[in-house]
Amino acid sequence: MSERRVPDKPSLDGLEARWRARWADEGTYRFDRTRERHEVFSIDTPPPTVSGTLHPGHLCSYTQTDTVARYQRMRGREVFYPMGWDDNGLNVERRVQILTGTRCDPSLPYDPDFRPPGPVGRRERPVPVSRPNFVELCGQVVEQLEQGYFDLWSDIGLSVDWSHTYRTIGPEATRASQRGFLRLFRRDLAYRSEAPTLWDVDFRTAVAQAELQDRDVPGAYHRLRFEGPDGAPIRVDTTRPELLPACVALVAHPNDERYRPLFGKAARTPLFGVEVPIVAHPLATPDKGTGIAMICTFGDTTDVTWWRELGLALRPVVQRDGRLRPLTWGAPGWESSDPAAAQSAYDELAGRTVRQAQARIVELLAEAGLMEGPPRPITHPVKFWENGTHPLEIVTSHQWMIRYPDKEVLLERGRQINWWPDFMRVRYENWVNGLQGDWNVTRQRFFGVPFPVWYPVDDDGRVDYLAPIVADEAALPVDPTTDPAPGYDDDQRDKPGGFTADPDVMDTWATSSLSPQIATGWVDDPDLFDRTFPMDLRPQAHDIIRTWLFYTVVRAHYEHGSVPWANAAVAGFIVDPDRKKLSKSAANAADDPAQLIGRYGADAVRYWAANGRPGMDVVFDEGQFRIGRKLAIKLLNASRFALGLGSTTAGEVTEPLDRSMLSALGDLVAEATAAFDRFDYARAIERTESFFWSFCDDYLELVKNRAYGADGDAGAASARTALGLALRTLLGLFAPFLPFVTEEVWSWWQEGSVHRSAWPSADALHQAAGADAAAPGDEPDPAVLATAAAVLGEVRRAKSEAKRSMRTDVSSVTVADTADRLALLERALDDLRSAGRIGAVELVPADQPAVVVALAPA
RNA sequence: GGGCGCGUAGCUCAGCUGGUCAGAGCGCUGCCCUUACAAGGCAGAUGUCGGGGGUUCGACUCCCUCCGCGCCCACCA
Repeated sequence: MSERRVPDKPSLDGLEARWRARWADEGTYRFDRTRERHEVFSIDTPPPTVSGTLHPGHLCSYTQTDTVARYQRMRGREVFYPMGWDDNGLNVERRVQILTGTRCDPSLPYDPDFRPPGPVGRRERPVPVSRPNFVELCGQVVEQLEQGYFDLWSDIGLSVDWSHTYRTIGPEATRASQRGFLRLFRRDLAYRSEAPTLWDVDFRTAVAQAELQDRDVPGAYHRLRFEGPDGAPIRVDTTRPELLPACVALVAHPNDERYRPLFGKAARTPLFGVEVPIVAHPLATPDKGTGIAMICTFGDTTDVTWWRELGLALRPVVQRDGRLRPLTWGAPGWESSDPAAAQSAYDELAGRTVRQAQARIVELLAEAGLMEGPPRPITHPVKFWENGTHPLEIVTSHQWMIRYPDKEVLLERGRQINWWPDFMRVRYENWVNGLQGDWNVTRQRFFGVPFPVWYPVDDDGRVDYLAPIVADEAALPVDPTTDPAPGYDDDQRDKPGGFTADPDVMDTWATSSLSPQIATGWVDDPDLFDRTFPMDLRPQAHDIIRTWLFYTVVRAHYEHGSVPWANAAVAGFIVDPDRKKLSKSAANAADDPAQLIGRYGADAVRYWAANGRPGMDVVFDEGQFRIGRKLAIKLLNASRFALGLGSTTAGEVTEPLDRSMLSALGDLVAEATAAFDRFDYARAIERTESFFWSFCDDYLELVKNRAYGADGDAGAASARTALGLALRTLLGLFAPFLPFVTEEVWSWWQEGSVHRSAWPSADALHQAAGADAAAPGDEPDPAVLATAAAVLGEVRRAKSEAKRSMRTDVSSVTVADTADRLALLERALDDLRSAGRIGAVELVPADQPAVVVALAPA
């Protein structure tokens, strides 16, 4: 309570390091796991993808969540605020390839002495290494990357409990993922499927519907001439002539008069002489191309639909590396009217990539006179994997699938969650309504959670992929490539009569969809789980509603028959001033988060983040950092001043001006509290900031002389108590946003941490303002301060317009206003006169308000 | 093509369930060494609230429609 602890020259410098260390030492944010579920507020923190580059977008969304965490903590909830690292999956694998200059080749044996060559450029060839070596490298790289995040999160002041961290590739996550998988498998909710699958030929892996992305790319229509049933040509436009050998039918709309006579008959493909049926299907669009399309296995997802619904033949030609496979024409399924000609044409294509094959087949068709006119260039949307560089192909393969619940069930779960802002729910519902097929959770990769599954090998060495052997739940985690299948010895691996491991890993979402279960100890810490699950809050960005959010809802529904959390707070993107999403590639040195914090201070950066409205995009604006820094400095100076006046929180507030200020402050607390309860941190800081500046400009000016004792002890005591209560309240209101500077000021005169102090109470402030005991007509009224401030503003304006110093004496002020407002002003008249250096104030009842200021002669 | 969001001072944005809502900050201009703060403080100017209809005594705020921007989704012939 001693003023001696208030520094003469308060500064923001070094606050981050000092308080970061103190909070760690004192365990300020440690989760007390003895608390019951209803006392806990648990947060399903987004585990950042450690492969990504740090950029200011990270600071923004995590800070927004942190303000909510800090608010809940001050409200008395025990906040469970863990942090995960998403180090599982293809992004990390790719990053590791680049950083270490290696490539996984599972056929190689483990080399304990392997040293990676280091970063490689685009054109250099990475060194092939064994799967265990590669996974080891992934672990090392991930650890370095995580350190960077830890430092950044600490610098920006996230109130995370660092004793609760997890990795999506770690043993807990692996156990949870494998257990979740086994339980779904036993309920027949996870199943093995052989089906057409979206396939990335670069990464040679399947991808799920949710990770598709349309991109506009150049292409061309090629008009091919098929031979119709009567010998007349049928012209078919296609952008993928290289798939002609995979053609299994021609299709037109059932109502298309041009083609109606042909339905049920057959056509013959050019070049390959394959007889294909002419079929009708409503998905065919009469005004696209010539109105009749060739169906190939498979050129796009529509082909898959047609193929399935029309029961067509299967003639796949694209293999998993994106090249056309070798074929023997004339063999069953590949009958041709001229097998030799088909073979010689096809031999020109086999082994080539689809791109190369397209160029060649166009030449062949042109030479044979089977193409009409030159290719007509167009730009069209093509499906890509969102991380991929080549268009997706569709191949038939074995995959693990998870069934979705009924759409109605999923929609109902969506309604059980509070969405902030509410319209984000629509995105979820749109996605649910557009779901197609089940969830493919299989990735043909190396660095990920393996399926706890093996397959029997029969005596002839054939693998029975439809009779999986699953692990015992008690044995998890398992790696089927190193652990033998239950009931087998490891020397039976890959032998006739033995077993073989499932070679694939789970989709990264199959793990992160269990983030609530992983973070709360579902498998490893049932006691913690009971105290924290279902969680209270999932904060995340809107672009992954269809993935992370949606999948998490699915998993919690299956595992626990509940929603995973009560609230979903969906954030926008960080965009640069041109409205483009702030991307890693566009980042420059000025955007380096650590440098930004160094330059402006963590509180300033947090100020910028907290001003981003929930769900709205946030513009990256260094101007906002400056304002935030200014606010933090103002808080230091105003606090020092208020404490220098003798602020205290014990005493009675009697003066009308002081009661008015406390009453307004009580209203502010009520408003900020309500805003935070709607997860609207932005409104809370906006209102608080606005109050604070007028508190400094007006109230402090009006009250300072009285606080010094100019008006006697009683007036001074009232002022000092009001100042103390206000300062403590404002520190509390700002604490979630500016944790460093508020903690610094708190430490000058209060015990403990502001971040463990009680959130300000509106009722207590109104009570201190004397709302309860007030005589009629003497109720505390915010308008007293407002009116006095308005007149003080007029006085300042008069001085400013006269180009005089603010210290200039004022001979007299005449205030004309309504009787009501004059009565308000009268209650603060002494303070007003003192602050404005006013000799006499005359109050004149009038209909038209006016203030006349007579300055003393210069 | 469908859905959602957004269009308010030069810039970034507040304006909740219609009646001091035409605002804040930045920027701009002017003034002031004022003993909390000169990398400050005080004050000032600026807008047909995207366009057009409609409901109403009254609309930035509700309805319709159009325009522009962004994001998500959609069957790539």
